[in-house]
Amino acid sequence: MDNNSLFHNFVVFTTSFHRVTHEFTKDAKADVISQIQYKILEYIAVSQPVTPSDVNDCMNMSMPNTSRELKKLSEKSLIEKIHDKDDRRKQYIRLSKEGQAMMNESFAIIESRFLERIQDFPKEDLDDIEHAIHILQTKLFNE
Amino acid sequence: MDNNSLFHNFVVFTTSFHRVTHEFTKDAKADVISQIQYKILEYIAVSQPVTPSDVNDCMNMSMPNTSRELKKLSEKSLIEKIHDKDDRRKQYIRLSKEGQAMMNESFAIIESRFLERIQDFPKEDLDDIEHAIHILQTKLFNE
DNA sequence: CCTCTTAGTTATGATTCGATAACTAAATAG
DNA sequence: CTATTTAGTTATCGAATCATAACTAAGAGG
Repeated sequence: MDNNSLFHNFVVFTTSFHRVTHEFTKDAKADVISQIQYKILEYIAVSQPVTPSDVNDCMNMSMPNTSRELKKLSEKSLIEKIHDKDDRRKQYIRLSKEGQAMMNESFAIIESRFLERIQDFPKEDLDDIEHAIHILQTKLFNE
Repeated sequence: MDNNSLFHNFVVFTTSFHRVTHEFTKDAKADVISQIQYKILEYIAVSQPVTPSDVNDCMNMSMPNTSRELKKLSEKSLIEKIHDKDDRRKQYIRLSKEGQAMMNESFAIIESRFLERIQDFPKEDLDDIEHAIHILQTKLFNE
């Protein structure tokens, strides 16, 4: 197989991946937040604590817009901002108790759909899948 | 490894996947279309011909909004609508020549970035990656 | 026929989001 | 001590998007 067909497979894979993860995450978001806000919370949940600049880079937004969205999340008491003691320009963001609870609910829905999908898989398929994820993670997606 | 840690790895994988594919697709979109319009064209490109209802389901939009976006794309001559002969309520959507050309350009940018990323990988890593994609595609993402 | 359902359209008002400019406050470098 | 850089905020405007209601037009069932 040459690199062009590898790319082609990657594109097909990408499409399937989006379709399936979309299936998993459909309606898992609480109604009180927007799609972007959910994405930000998801990122914070996985990577906390993060700085506004981190969110900014990762979400590919401009700082003013990041700041505004974080402010909205803060006003909804879903996140907490803590100023750095050493560099008082910086701040660290974490999920609040409510924010954590909300994301736990979302993750629980997603997890149950994921587990439902793999529930009848034989052990060796699960091992293959785990190994495949590990390979892509370390070889293609590492920094 | 139990299924819960498999799910956890899957979530981490999902995050990395989004980060990297975003890196690939960044600025690959032509300026004359919006982000959503690009997503719709991408979907049509991979799955054509599609119906407005297909787009609707896949993009998770409401029919009125789907209809409007498709109309915009049609006005920009990027897609073509063909009415079904048997059921004249239905219509099939394809990329027009211009639409196809535009998407080819985008895909070329994405492909070059993909190839750049894997260019120095040893052959056995590429084989591993290909195999991993194949495994996930057939075992986890099949219909 | 008449009714119901399906497929899609048009119109509209409310939000959300993105881009940009102008700003504060703190750290750092010369 | 001043100049510059870094981190983040506020304000504003236009464009994009969403949600809803009301609609047309065609097929399907009885």
